[in-house]
Amino acid sequence: MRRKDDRQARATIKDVAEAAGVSPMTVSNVLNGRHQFVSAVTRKRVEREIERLSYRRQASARSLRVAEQRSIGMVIVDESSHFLADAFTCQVVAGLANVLNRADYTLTIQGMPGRQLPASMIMRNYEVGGFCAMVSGPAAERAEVVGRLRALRQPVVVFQEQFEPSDPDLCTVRQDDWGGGRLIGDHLLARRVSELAMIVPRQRWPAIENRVAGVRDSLASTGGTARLTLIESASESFADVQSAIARHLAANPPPQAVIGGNDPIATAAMLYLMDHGVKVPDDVRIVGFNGFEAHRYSRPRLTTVVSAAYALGERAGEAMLVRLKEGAFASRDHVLPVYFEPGSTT
Amino acid sequence: MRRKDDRQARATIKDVAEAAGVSPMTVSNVLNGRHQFVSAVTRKRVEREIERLSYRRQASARSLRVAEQRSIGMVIVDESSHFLADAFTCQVVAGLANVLNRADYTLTIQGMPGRQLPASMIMRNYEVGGFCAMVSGPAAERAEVVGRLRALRQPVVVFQEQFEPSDPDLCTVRQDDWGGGRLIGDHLLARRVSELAMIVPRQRWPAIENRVAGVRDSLASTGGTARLTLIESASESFADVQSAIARHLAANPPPQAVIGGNDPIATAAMLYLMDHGVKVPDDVRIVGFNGFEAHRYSRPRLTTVVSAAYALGERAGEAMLVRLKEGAFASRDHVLPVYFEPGSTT
DNA sequence: CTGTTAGCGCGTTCAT
DNA sequence: ATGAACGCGCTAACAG
Repeated sequence: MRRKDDRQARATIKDVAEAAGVSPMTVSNVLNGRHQFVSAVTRKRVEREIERLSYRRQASARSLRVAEQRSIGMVIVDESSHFLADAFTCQVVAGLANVLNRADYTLTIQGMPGRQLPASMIMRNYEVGGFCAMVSGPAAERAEVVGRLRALRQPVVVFQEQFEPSDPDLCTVRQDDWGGGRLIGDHLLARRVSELAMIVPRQRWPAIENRVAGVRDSLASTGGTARLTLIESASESFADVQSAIARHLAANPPPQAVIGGNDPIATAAMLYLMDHGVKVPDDVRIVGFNGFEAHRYSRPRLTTVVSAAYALGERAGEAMLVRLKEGAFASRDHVLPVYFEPGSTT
Repeated sequence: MRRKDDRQARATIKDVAEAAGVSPMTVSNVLNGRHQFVSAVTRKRVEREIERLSYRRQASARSLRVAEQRSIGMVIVDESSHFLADAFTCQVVAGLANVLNRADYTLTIQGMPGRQLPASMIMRNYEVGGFCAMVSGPAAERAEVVGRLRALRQPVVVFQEQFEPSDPDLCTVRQDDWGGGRLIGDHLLARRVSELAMIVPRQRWPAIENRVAGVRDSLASTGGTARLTLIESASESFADVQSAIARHLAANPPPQAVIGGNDPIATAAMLYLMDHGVKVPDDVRIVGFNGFEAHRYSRPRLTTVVSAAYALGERAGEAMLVRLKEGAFASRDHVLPVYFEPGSTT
């Protein structure tokens, strides 16, 4: 049995205590910074032994004793196994992980299709203190995932969603997509654009809906001579977006501006147009959404709205830490600003 | 104290046992699939109570009892707080997480600058069964990080590195960068290119070195009329790459082909050339390395070598699981193939 | 097939 | 300022 060997190799509090000639309790006090209860000399002695024996605290034993899980679960629901393919999600995870780690919490990450959630270890076992979730898919499925997590009676923070604020232990963190839409509308109106088209995936996200609403409200607020047409794409994939815009152009006159529901959509549309002899931005102006470092590397450089994805992750982590410490979320809906970034496509 | 409430809400094995009128041990047997020891009827009864009471096993208690950590730590050492900004790393993490989750292991992720490693919870606490690491920075610092992890006397899998195989509990997983270099060399030679330049970051990675060596070997194997010049860039950033190539072109005749140490480098170089009236691929051919979905979105489409990053993560997970089960790594160095993907820049 | 006993490593409580 | 006893939830070993 391997455990025997491990025990030899791995020192426990008791081992440290014996080596330092004190009781285990004293070691525990040193470890937990209760300096009031330990004289400076014994403390030094204990610390030296901790160092010498390479003592590391066994997290599971402590967790069991104090009945507290010092880890947060990040659930990414995605049909694709490459659940971290999206740059937005990656930024969120990084921000979340950093905030949690700073508070001596750990981030346990798990990606899966929605139907696998009930079978996942993270749900079947009680091993994290709360959940953060980034969920894709149709609205009904997304709601079901959130419901399942909440059924665990643990705090849940969901990204890029909006709910009726009936559940006190459910918190949402999202960016100001509506405001981003307004910024885009205002920018295009200032350039005298009156015929706009926006390409959106058939399967609408709340974020996309808000972006559309923002553009609409911008146009409406200026008297309403400008018009926005929605172009539905079967999915966000390169091919689907290209065929969607091809279909649209076959039946309609070209718009003066095309807004992508996000950057990849905008880029796919732009490439289609350019490949068909349309000049950008002279003939058609293009705007994206959710930009990252990536557009530095494309020509022409896409005008876009930059997401504070990393900050979203940070905010979620802070909200969760407050919930865990205070017993309740301080705020149950967080909305972070976005920034307009002009490129050379408008 | 909150624990009291939690206890009411969260059922333990004992609660389930009492509700089902059996002993805790029987419940444990049901939970662990020891069906031989439990009759079908009591099993059904127990399962019903588990369901009814929404019982979830307390991972820390089990972990303590069986002296086994069912989690693997993924350490990403990066100076930037956006440690998941790199698409390659994200793919690796996704593959790793999926393999581990399938085996009922959890992935604990933590990104940090190298100097923070010793202070991190994941190191100070004993809470994961092993480590996977993706480390950036100068060679000496990378080696130090790996050394620190290994000093914990736990199994370590490192990505994209190569070591002398002296340590039996250290395993490397990397892609065939040398082979990728060869593919690039062969491709360019077939197009009669004889003056090549390769842009590499000053701070060399083993992966980059191998790519260079592969190109060199390809050129050498054909008689050696073709020449490869290295261009050193201060970093991989857009700006540094652009100034590196500008400096080079000021003092040398333009090469017939430029190979980027990776895709962003190649793209930055390509954009510089195109912005200065150079035709790609007519005047200069361009090749990248480590391509992902992203190049679908750039024009002209970059010729590149596609990395099996997701597969690297999977392989690392499999290696770690074998190590944990069998007590030793089956193989201590894994090399995965790469694929040549022709674009329109060659 | 099922129950009993004991103890994993840690921290709290109470005693000294 | 330090120590002893106890128990967190779970399962290995053994008894029945």
